[in-house]
Amino acid sequence: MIALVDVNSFYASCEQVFRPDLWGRPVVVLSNNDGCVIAANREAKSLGIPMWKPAYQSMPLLDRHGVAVFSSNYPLYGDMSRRVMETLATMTPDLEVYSIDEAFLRVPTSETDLQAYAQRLRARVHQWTGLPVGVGIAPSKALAKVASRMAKRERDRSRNVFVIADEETRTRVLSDFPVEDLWGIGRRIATRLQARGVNTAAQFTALSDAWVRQELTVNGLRLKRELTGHPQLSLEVDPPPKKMMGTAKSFGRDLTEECLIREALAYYVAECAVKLRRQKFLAGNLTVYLETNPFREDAPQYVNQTECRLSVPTDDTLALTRQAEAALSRIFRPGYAYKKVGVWFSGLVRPQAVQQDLFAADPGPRHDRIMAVMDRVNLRYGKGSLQTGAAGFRREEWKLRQERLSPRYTTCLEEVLTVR
DNA sequence: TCTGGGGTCCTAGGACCC
DNA sequence: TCTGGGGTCCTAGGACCC
Repeated sequence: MIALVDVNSFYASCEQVFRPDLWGRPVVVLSNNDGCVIAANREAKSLGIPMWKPAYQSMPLLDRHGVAVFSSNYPLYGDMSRRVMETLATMTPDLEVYSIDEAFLRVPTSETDLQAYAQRLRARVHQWTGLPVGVGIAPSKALAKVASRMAKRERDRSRNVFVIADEETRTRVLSDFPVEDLWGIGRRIATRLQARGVNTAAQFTALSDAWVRQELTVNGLRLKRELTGHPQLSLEVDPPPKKMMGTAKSFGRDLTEECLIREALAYYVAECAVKLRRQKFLAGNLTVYLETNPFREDAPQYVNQTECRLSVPTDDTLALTRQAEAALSRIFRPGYAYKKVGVWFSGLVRPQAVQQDLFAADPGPRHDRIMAVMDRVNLRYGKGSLQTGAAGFRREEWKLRQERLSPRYTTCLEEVLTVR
């Protein structure tokens, strides 16, 4: 049996852990740039605050009900996530970390009382991290996802557990489960299914294999089999190596000046190159992406991206910045108000596997030691303490808005909670 | 004024191989 | 007039996930 454990309203719950004054009160968390409401705890949801809607539209409602509003604090959420996963690892032989707030795990065969096991999971995570989790248990991953949805419906907060272990439960649950809530069924496919009169998971599993394969590709077929209790997806205990990584962020305001966009890009390249070095990859390709604000109907729109192949894979911020700047000048067009720039590294390889370029006359100097020093300084004195000149000194002009940021309680010594 | 960021997988179609 | 069969690799675009 597979269990899916997920943290209830993860971001909002992280904010509450260190703020007892907010326990039982409505809390929401905003997306980057304080743009949209992206997480709300149960108290906030019951006020009818919409997710993924611009925050400014909900502000009157938030103010009226005294909702606590936070900017996203990813260092905090990332660290809390790690604690949850480490706790779960103590209770299962096989753990797949599926997302920042979810994990699939194999229920040990010695566990005969699944309800009791799930309750022990919840209790341990809560005791060790302060976070509330829900647990869904079923024979396949897709059914565990369904079960975890059912767990959320439990009125009694102290339960939040649902087990699909027998055929009767499986068919009963699926007959009442909205097809658009299935794992792998997004908005587009849901619309197509509903147009054919398929509204529940049970109706979906009754479709013919041929039709599902034709219309929804192999993914649809896999989902169908998973839902009928035939596991198709194994637990990914050792995650396959990453294929790409990137950094792309909206600016605090729309930018028309190429020089500022160039600085932001250099800053993102440096951030992403840190990720590259930390995870011990070299990048073989680099893509730069540029776009205007798609929500501005009064302004002309422009979106473009360009990829370049590096002659030799690298993790050198200086080399990557140079390539990224060249790529940007290929796609930058004056006269637009830009909202976002981003960089993606792909063709990731391990340093041992690098093939040298036979024809490159001069691969350029190696900056391994400079990079190591930069990383050490920034770790010790904070991100951005030491940066390249390309990243500029006008960050105020384009940096994210984060007006309601909570302290980094668990990852920054200056911001650790003080108890008297 | 204000609308997220970081990923993966699949398919179709073109270029190219023998 | 008539124009194969079996493949690989790459890219762009679409769909999905949290």
